Amino acid sequence: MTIEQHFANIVSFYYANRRMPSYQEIAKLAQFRSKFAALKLVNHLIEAGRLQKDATGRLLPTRHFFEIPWLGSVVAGYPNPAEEELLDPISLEEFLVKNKQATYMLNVTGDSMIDAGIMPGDIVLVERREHAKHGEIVVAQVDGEWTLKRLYKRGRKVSLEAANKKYPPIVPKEELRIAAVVCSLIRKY
Amino acid sequence: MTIEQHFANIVSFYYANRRMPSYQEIAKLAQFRSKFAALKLVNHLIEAGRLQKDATGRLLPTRHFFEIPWLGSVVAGYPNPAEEELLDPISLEEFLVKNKQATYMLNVTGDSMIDAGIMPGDIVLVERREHAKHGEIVVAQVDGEWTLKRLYKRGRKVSLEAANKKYPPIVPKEELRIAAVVCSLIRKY
DNA sequence: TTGACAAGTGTACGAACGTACACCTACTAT
DNA sequence: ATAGTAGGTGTACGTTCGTACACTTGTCAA
Repeated sequence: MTIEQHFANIVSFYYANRRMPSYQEIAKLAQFRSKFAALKLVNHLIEAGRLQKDATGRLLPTRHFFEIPWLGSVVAGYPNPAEEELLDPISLEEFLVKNKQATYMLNVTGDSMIDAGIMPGDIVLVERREHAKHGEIVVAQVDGEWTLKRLYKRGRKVSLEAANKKYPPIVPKEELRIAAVVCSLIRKY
Repeated sequence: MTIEQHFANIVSFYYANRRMPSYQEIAKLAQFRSKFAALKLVNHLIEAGRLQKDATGRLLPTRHFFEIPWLGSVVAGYPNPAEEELLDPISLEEFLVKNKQATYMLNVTGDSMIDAGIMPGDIVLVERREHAKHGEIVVAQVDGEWTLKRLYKRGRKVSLEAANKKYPPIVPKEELRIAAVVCSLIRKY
């Protein structure tokens, strides 16, 4: 078995068991009869930056465990995954969620933001925040009603603009309460 | 300290250390002087379904560790996060990636799919696959060039259609090689 | 006031952990 | 042929793990 396969087995174990294997378990995965052989294997993987240990000697997963290969752009040509990746691979969770405590998912219904590429059925990740900048897409309550719109702020003038010609801009009469700011969009096919 | 805070501390530990704490460490987090108090706390959390143990007695993270609260839909009104969540919370990774081995990220450039809500700068998660169904969005090589288009299949007729009136459908003269199928879309603001 | 009960303390114990060392193969280069 | 070396085996050791039990403390209802 190659070292690649050993590493793949460790990653698989982590996904199946939601924890890192012990040296005993690594030995089993690699079909060694001795823990020490597993320890040497692990040390090689650590030197290669593919595994990590914490201060107490426990094994930790590295970014290689979570990341999805990032291949570059489509029109630039579809690169061969066997080649070196063009961009750093990345963990989805880390990539999309900055402030976990304040982040929520929200279904989008309605076509009011369709020209901004937000379609009915999409999911937005929003961060709870009461203040937003000009141009950000916000979840807001205007005169008692909740909507998803782009915030326009020009001096004292504040309005919420849909990205769809069918809907006119909303200028709040009484109150404009911003509940959250859209920080990313997800769509499943 | 409430049990909520204890649980939050354990989740924080998991995020900071990429592993579950030992009972000793839980005792420290909860400011107990005895491991046994931590064990009792953990048992309560296990009964509540917030923690798990595997066959070897090790603690495991549950779905509560990964999930992002899902609040429902925007136009239906913005629900109060303090209330019960409307939909099951979910882990992004689990939600978006089915087949981890074959999944890659790809940057989108160009506006050829803009009417399908795929804008330049977006990222698509694609699954490597050579066969696609009618209507799926595919990464394909037609006559030597890579593109992102919607696949049209009607009997023997096969073509690639852009979602933008500026671009005419592409009917492959020689070969149509499908490299991957788009399974989800991500956009960061 | 008293009794019941939940919650935290301190100590103990076997099992499993990470680590170390001597030994034993194969293979490689000289 | 032979010496060196990388990789696997078996055993050993101190530490930490999860678990258990008896004890103390604080709280609340009767």
